[in-house]
Amino acid sequence: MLEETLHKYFGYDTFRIGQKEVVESVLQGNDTLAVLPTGTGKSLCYQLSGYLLEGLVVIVSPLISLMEDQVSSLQKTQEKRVIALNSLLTKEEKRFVLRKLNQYKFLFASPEMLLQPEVLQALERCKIALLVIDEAHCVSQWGIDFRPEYRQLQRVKKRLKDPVTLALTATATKLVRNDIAATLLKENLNEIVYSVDRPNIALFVRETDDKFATLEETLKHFSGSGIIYCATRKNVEELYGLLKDRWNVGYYHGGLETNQRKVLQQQFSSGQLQLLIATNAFGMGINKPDIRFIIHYDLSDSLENYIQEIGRAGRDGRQSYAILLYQQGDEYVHHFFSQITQKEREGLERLFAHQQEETTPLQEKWQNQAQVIGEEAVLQLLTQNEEMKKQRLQNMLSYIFSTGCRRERLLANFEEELGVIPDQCCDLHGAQLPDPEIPRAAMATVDHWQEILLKLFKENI
DNA sequence: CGCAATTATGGTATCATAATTGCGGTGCTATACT
Repeated sequence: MLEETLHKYFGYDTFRIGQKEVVESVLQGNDTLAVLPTGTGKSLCYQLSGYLLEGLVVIVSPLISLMEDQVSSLQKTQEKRVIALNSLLTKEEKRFVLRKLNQYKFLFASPEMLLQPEVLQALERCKIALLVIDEAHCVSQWGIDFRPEYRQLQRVKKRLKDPVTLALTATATKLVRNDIAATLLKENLNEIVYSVDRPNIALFVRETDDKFATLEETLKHFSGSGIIYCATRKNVEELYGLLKDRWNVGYYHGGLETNQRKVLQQQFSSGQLQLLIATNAFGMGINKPDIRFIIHYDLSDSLENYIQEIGRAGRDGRQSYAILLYQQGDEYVHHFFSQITQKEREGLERLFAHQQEETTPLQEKWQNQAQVIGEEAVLQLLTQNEEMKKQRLQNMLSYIFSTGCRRERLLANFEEELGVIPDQCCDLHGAQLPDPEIPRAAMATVDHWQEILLKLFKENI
């Protein structure tokens, strides 16, 4: 039955892992939380469900670029009733879309957009088939101290008279799943959880007191595409300066212009750039199949983020590698980040106690939330969050210092046990990096991306 | 915490060193400006 619909709309004959289960759960009218491995076609779950339900499918998406990808992928299946409602639209376009909402089948929007009064009003007048939270770990990861609107989605859900809700993600710990459920899902939700393990990614940690030397040594082992993650923009640019003469490399972080980011992503995905040095700004929605290695020049702030970042390797199923370089003290930058939120929280406490007048933008958002759940509750949430962050960093460190199997430690973070130990499991299980490649021919004739950009800009002036 | 940039100090060197300060991740939206 479902297979027929699958064939009709998408041309496939069989479902991939988890898809059918999720669609069935949604069609039965259950709030559903699905943790499906990367690259298994999570979006098909809501697309297919949408076709079998009456009304509009509202998809909450964290990034404009992600919305654009999804819209164009739907358009490729000849679906025209699809729109991304975001700040790229003019006021007139936005008003038009809101007036004609009933003509659409799929609407993509950020939490910020959905919370706008005129958007809520328009949606209220509409039959909602399904509310989808894509990349649902953002509710927990970003919803507290970065994009609080993520938590206020519960207000959106209420205003829409509690439509069936589907939360989708590739990685979530038990704590995060519970948090998502408590924030946005009914009590009798259906949890569909598959393993987060990626057996074709071998895990390595290299402790060193000369990270750059270790990086160069590590890079010798690879000829395919790879990402190098750093914790700060400054480190990204410094490393770029050190590598740019000898590698075909670009860099990416949140300080770059949108256009630049698009060019870089495109160049990396198409293979024009072999290496990309980036902060955690890079990665969500990246579907390049043949990334062979992920090197962490700086550790991540949590195993949740770490597994997301290394999970971008080996989507084609071929052997790939995750190497983390650790130097004593690297974790302090993450302590610093948590201090920022701590100071923001302390400011908010003074504000509530009327000892302070001025507010930061973030504090304003928290104030809004306080009107919904109360001042006490907000402060409690923030304090809890600080504790959680500390614990997450500790878990990251315990992975680095683990003496048993790294995969086992990583999976334990997601309440999973290691079943079959892959051939190339981890450095503690005797895994080896591939043999060093024959030195590459000089890349002197290849322009660096900045030079290419510069030329483009000059041509346009 | 750690590093780099800026400012202060000493005592008279268009300078060397010390002390202080600033900065460090992830994105949405709206609005005014060229």
